[in-house]
Amino acid sequence: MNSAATALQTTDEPSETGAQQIRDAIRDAIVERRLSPGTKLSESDVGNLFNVSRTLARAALQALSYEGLVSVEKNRGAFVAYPSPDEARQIFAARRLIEPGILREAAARITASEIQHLRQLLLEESRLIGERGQTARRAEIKASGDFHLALAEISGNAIMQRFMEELVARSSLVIALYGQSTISSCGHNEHGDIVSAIEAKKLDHACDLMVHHIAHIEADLDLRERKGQGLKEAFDL
Amino acid sequence: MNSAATALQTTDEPSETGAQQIRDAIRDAIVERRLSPGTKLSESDVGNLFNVSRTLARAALQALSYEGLVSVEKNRGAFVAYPSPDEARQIFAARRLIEPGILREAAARITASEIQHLRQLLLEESRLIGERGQTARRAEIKASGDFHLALAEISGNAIMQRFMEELVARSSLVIALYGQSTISSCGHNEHGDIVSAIEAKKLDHACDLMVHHIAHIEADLDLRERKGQGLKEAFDL
DNA sequence: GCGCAAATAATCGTATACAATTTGACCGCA
DNA sequence: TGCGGTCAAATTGTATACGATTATTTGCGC
Repeated sequence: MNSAATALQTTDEPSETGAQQIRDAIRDAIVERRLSPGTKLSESDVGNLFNVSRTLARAALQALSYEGLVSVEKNRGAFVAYPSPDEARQIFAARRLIEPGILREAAARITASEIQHLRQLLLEESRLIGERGQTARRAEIKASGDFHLALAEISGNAIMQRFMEELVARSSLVIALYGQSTISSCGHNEHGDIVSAIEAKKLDHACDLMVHHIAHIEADLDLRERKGQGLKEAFDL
Repeated sequence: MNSAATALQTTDEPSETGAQQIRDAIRDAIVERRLSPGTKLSESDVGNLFNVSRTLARAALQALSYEGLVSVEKNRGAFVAYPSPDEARQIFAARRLIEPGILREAAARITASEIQHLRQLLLEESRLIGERGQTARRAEIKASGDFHLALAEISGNAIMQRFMEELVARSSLVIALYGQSTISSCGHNEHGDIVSAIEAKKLDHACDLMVHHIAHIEADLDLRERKGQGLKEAFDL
């Protein structure tokens, strides 16, 4: 009960409708890379899968399209988003632009117990890195993003928090598509360094670390057009 | 044909579905303050108004709720959002956090013709300020936001552009609720100063101007809880 | 055997229908 | 008159149905 149950919506109502649950379930599947970019998400299939009508399935897919996680093409259907290299660059540019500001806000109002919570997240993260298996990999992916989301939550700005949720989720898609090294979180413990800098009240340094951290993630990408449709390249190599 | 038709979606498909048109129409009505915060938007009414079924009306309202412009309460309906003072503060905090970064990005890649375009927007804006009448007021409200949106568009980051669209739209709601002086755009020509600073390549100064500009808008607000429900205060004063 | 057109199947876009929930009113009673 | 309960009207939540569009396959002529 650590997947969707943990998604404690900060300001939303507990459960607006069934479509929300479906949306969250699909989102988690996308973020944890159980659904690959480009996968078709037919309304009927989704509906059958969750034992609801097409109406709700459609609503969930629409919601995900607003978050940029699925792309709906008119009269053709919904697909797990397949971010272009340019979109990928924009996502990381947005993170470089936003996250330092969030970090400053968060550092200004962070409490001791919140720092404790952050450190606990880091511990969990490194534990997962040491483990083997697909489920550990997926949990690690989520944990890596959760650090950034926790920072956004601490900042106290629900709007920025939502923006970050979108950016982190889309980053996961980008890394799934263009990531080179097996794991995104670079070997070095960059998250931990950021927390230490925050704790030491070295804000400028913490921001620097954050910007570099994001740059490192992006540097691990191979941003070349290689869509699934281009099956020529599948043989040209 | 200057209202919804002008909403040239930068990256979206030209017309995914009819729900999009309804969404845009309602959004424009909200942003231009033809719809007051708290107004009930019944699915049937919206559907009848646009001569479509409840299905499309509902989809449009859902979309607007994702943008924070309407709030849907379970089993109760949709209402034009009524941002709380705290939400208002978060909106402006987000703008202070985001807009300097957008400005820097935009300034780095701005072209001469784009500067020209910005100046034209400013001209239009001041023309509207001089005019009388409700329609001029509404156009002025939109024009004031369009400057910030134009900057976001120039920045070349579609994601940040979308974030800004949401923030500007929600700002309009906040100003409608809590604004004191009749018009939001302070008497001084702050937008023009920003353009000048960009043109002069004085980036730091431009960012300062932008932050102060946002602060000025926020300073014009009277952020006090005065919800329709809180009728106690209606007598306590 | 191959390419192209027409029929077929699958899927989406929208409308309508029914069930569930809320809201407000009406009515009886203290 | 004021209060509580029951019922009806309105509105939303969800499902189903039908028309439109796109993809696929079949069949024919070459």
